[in-house]
Amino acid sequence: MPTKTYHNLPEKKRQKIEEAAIAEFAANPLQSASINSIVSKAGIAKGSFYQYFDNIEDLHGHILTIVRNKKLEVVNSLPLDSTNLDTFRYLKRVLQAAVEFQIRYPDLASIERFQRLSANHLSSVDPETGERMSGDGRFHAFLTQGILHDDIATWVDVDMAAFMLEIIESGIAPYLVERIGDKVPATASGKLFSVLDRPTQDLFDNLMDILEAGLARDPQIRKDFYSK
Amino acid sequence: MPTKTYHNLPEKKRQKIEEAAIAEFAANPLQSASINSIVSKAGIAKGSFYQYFDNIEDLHGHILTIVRNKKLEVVNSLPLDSTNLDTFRYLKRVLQAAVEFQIRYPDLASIERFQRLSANHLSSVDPETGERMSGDGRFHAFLTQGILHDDIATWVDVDMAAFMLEIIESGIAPYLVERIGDKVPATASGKLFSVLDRPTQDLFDNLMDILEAGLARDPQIRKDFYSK
DNA sequence: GTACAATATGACCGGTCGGTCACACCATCT
DNA sequence: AGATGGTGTGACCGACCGGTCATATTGTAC
Repeated sequence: MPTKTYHNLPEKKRQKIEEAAIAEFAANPLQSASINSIVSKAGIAKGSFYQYFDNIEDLHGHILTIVRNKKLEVVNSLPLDSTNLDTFRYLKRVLQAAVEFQIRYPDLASIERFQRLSANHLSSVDPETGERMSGDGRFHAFLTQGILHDDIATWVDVDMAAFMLEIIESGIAPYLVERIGDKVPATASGKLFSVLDRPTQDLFDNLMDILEAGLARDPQIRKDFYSK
Repeated sequence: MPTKTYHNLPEKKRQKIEEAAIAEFAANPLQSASINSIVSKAGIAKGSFYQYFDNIEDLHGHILTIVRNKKLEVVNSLPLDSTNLDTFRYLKRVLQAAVEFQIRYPDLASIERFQRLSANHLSSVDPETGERMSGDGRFHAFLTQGILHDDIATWVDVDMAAFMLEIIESGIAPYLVERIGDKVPATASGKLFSVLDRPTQDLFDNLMDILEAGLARDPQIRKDFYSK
């Protein structure tokens, strides 16, 4: 954890340090990130660094909380078309957030990806329930709920499917953004969700259809297509 | 490329060097791998290293070809139950190979994963056909063929689905192996494909079912389950 | 044996690394 | 004015890095 001294710093200075750290951690995994590079980018003395942080892991942990908060912010900034989302609309929302995050904060997304790679505890067993839990458990809960609501096929292995969704979530965002190309929406730093153009939306829907067809108890996809 | 001197080395010595390099590259991405560590592990002098390789990238490239060859070897060692595999049996074979590779050569699998992460050209446009191509194009060809054979739904975006299969292939193997736990089959270094036990096979089939349901034009999965 | 080329070696070089520390600076007190 | 304590600083340390090179060792031909 950063020291009290760090939290007392004027906002401007703190931001400059965090910007430098984010740039460094986005370009290099923690293992090969350099303190010297960060302090020179941030315009502070090396000694100051050690007044703010124990070491580079300490700073990295601090940056990770920023990443998580920003991601949460993006998720919550998405428009809610209904207070009670059905299962697959909720999944779409989560994946949309991943794409949006990749567009708005590519550096933070890169840091997140490095972190996911180095964290090699792929899944763990919950000490309370004795249940397997992949990653942060979001998708696990999503699938369990989906089965209860008769939206997800009962034969689906929840933990494996959750793991699959997780790696799709983290892997597909950079791909979609690359395919969108330089047609990044001009919303800039606006608070609103980026308005993706038609072809991008179609591509995204295509992914959703594959996932829904694969997981749903009663997928609507092919019916729609074959009746057309 | 390694020098002629390196290829003239006695097999024993070359193997020891490659073992040391594989251990280093499996534990560290190329960026933070250390020549000093490798030479001391291999028991050779630093000067000798530079008689064999231009630099660490040279050695890393050499190890990568070993990785590719070993993987190919694993793919070809899988039993062929029919000379003409249908679409989804072929996909299963590819994913089985990834699991088998992870079990037999975990270090090589780790090197492969590092490489995939650092290669950030997610997809490229084929200069000849003008077509998008993800990764090595295996899955791209697989899906195209599948559509021609009426096995894959026509509305599936081939390139995106190929990319999805690729990240699933590279991500799911460590997960499945971890879930298998320490029940690694005792086939040791035998040439035969590891005989996975029933629960593992079931888990694997579950994944295949999700993928088939998601991609197939006329998925059989739910019919089977609902008729039971 | 001698001569010559190929190969093996590790001390050494300039740099960068993470981390330390004596000292300078400065606001707030008496 | 002087004293105190929080904050900023960069020269400096030992360790390690990739890479070089003069020298030693070995293999081969005569």
